[in-house]
Amino acid sequence: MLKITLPDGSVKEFDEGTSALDVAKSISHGLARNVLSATFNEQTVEITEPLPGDGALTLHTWDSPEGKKAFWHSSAHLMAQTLEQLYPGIKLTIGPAIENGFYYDIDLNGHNLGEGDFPKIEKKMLENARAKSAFEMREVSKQAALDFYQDNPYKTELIENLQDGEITFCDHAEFTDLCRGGHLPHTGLIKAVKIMSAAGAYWRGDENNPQLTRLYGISFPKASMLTEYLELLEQAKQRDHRKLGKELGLFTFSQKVGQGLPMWLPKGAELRERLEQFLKKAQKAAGYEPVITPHIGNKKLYETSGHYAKYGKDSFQPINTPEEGEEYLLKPMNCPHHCELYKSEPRSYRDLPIRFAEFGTVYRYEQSGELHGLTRVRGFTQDDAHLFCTPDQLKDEFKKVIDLVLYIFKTLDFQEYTAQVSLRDKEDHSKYIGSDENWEKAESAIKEAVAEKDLNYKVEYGEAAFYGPKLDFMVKDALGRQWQLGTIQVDYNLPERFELEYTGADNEKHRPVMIHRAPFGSMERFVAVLLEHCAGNFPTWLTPKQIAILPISEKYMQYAHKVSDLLKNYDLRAFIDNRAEKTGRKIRDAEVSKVPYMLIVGEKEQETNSVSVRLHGGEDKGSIPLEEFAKQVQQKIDQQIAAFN
RNA sequence: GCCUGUGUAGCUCAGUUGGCCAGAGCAGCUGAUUUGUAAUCAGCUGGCCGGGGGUUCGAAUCCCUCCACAGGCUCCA
Repeated sequence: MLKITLPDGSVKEFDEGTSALDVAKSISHGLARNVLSATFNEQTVEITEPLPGDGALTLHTWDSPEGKKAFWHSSAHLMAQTLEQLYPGIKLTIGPAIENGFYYDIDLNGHNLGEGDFPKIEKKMLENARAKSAFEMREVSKQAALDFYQDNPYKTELIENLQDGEITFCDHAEFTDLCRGGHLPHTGLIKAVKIMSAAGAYWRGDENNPQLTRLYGISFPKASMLTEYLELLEQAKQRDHRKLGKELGLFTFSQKVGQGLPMWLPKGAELRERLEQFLKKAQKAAGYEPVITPHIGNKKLYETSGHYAKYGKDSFQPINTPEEGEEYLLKPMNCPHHCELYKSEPRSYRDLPIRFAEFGTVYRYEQSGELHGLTRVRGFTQDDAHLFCTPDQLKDEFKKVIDLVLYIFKTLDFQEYTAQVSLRDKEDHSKYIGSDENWEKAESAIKEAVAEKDLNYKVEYGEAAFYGPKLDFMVKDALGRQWQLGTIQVDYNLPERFELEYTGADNEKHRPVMIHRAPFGSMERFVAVLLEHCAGNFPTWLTPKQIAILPISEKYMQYAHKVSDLLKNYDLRAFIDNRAEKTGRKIRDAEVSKVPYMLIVGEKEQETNSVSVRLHGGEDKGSIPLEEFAKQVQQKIDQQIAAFN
């Protein structure tokens, strides 16, 4: 007999040879129909195979990530089977389940594959699915596996790295694949498939390796789920910052100016300025001092910082002067300039911490394939600051920066965020500069600060900047997509390289520690993320046009001006729609341009010195006395943007 | 940079077995309308069909090449 412990803690007995699927059947028919995969003693098992002994069993359905994983993993097999049928001679490599679906990397061996081929692949996949072929695992010897894949160098490479005894194949129908396991019982559960895109991907992610074709797909147990998923994608497209940015007249690009160089239109510039003012105010309260430094710097500056050695060849190339031997770089970062500011006079421990803040525009030559709207550009403005402090002050300063970042997220309504502590690669230290000792000090300062701030965070090794570890903040937008925004980085290396010093209480010279930080990250990326987060409906304090005044007809224009003047006195941003259009039209246009408040003014309002208020989205607030309305909006704004302290 | 795809008016898009002067809606302009909670009517303007080269009697349509954009890979100070 087998003793099986279920997640609710109950223990049930089963005959030897019982599978996870049998267990599901014993619980309910519904569960048996819906179970997709199983975890046994924390290991993924095939749900149709006998359980190996006593233990804890968890059954997974579509509602759990494990269930989806098995579903998509199995779908990858199905796609591979289909591709082999359609394109004989192709070489399969790897095909994992991913967050939304699955992919398979294939060496097409001369075949060509584009979007036009997707429907026929989808059709054939569904045909294969309907055969309800069972997925069956079997163990193979290393030699047998190598023999099977003698024409496939990719699979052989994978097998070479495995031990005899741990190599398994998975069969379904006539198709066989090297596989670790975790499948659906049979292909028939896959009811809807969609090939999403074809893309190039290097074998093992290394650009020196051959480029394979990566086919992305997604599949579902119900056709309606696919429709829903495609609708969700459509929604995401609607709030794409590139689309909204154009519609709202915030920014633009010009081929003539150059790739990846965003230009801010008046409304966008106004928005950005407002964000900057907001942060400047908070930074002032937090003891930062604004500084301004030039857009270019002598190449030697970046040789000192180490950036030139690391990024020089892949950057915008140096600017030459009429004088021989002088070379300047467009600044790719602000820190070397700020280090020189620090050095402009002798510093005492009494001066520290020093916090230099600058909205500094920097230029980086990103690879052309990497450019994307405002989130990935070649010229952008960082809300940068560099904090110089004593080693003793480090942790405290770090915590204060965390507070500032969280204040910004809260004000801008990013409720869900996660923090990522990025540390050095555990084994390979060659890509980093600086001593092991300094790295360890910096890493533990971050870990402690984060622990004391009680942040929800994860640790990633190998994600650190080359000069120091960092804490990155990721936010989720309204559609659940993750974006990296703010960053806080500890740096012992630049102070070393720039020979920064302060005189301590002991009258000796000491080296300060630096913190680089940018809560928004870059103004460009932040505006992009904010746009997508709020679907273009900015909070009232931030939006370029807060109030649309819509006179019913020309007769009320004078009153409309009176309303406008009064709102101006309250520091509210209103405009009059003075076109000879019907009210319905004016409302529609204000709705489309996402103005939060619409004031309809006609005879009634003029007589009672009031306004008829309609909110963006359609809510009718009825008539409100003019001054009262202004006060209400002002109050609302004050709530939205509470002060930092 | 590499792979795959896309590029027609300010915007969204029709138009490709190669064939009259390349179309629509919206926006813009002009005029009429003076309007009460998501589009008033009419007229007009606007395009080297991404750039260059080629095939052809003839190219938005076929071929080559460059550029930009999109998705992905690689990268991200």
